[in-house]
Amino acid sequence: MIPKNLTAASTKLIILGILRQGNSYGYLIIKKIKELSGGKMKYSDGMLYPVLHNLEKEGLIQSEWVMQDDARPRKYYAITENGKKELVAEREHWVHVNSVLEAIWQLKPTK
Amino acid sequence: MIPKNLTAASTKLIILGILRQGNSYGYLIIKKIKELSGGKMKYSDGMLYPVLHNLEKEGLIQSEWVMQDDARPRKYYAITENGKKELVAEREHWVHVNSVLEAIWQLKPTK
DNA sequence: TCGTATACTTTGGTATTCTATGTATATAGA
DNA sequence: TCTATATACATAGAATACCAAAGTATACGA
Repeated sequence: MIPKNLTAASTKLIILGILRQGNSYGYLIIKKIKELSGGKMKYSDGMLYPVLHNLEKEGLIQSEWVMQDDARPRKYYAITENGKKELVAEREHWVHVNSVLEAIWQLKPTK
Repeated sequence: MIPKNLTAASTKLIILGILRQGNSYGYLIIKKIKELSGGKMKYSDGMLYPVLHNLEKEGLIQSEWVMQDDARPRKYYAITENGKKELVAEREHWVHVNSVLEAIWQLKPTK
């Protein structure tokens, strides 16, 4: 299992990335992440929903209740323009840190 | 500047990675990270030293005071066998999360 | 009717983070 | 001589983030 701090650091990026592809709702996002990561990243609902609320408060995503005929309503989230910008910026940060790590891993151990 | 949570999530990996290359001490590690990241990642000393203490408590690194002729003593850190194993494991986690993000970024936005 | 899957919410204790502050020394430059 | 800057390490405690746990609600299959 992926450690918590790494999960936490990638949450925003993952949610915004998924919503960039199309609107979705909490429960489905959790399943999507589990699927994409081959089961190695698992978000509990108690972990994900507060993050969604927070992203909405920041104006990066927008929610809308959608009624279902045969089930309870779902709260669909959509990425906003600001959210898209934020995604680009955060992605750059991630890629940068990744390249620093790659550089370190290239270093030969001196012995 | 790289956000804090991302910095935090990569700290362990970065420190262990640098020490794998050869022994070093706090002050130099801070400078090394700044250099490797082109100035985008900056650790304050107050941020780094507690992490070093913590890694030592976990047995991933080992410290030794080294006297200097013309300056104050330095506390050199070396990576332990456990530290090397941990580095490999953590690296796998990072690479895995990175691949999940890459997969998400590949997705075409449906519109 | 019981278990499971779906679906969202919130509280509050715990853990983590990191700012601010302190200690100490050497050297360059004004 | 005084000051600033670089070197070098340490820690208290305030602030923040995290997330497990518990709660609410509905549908459906066994």
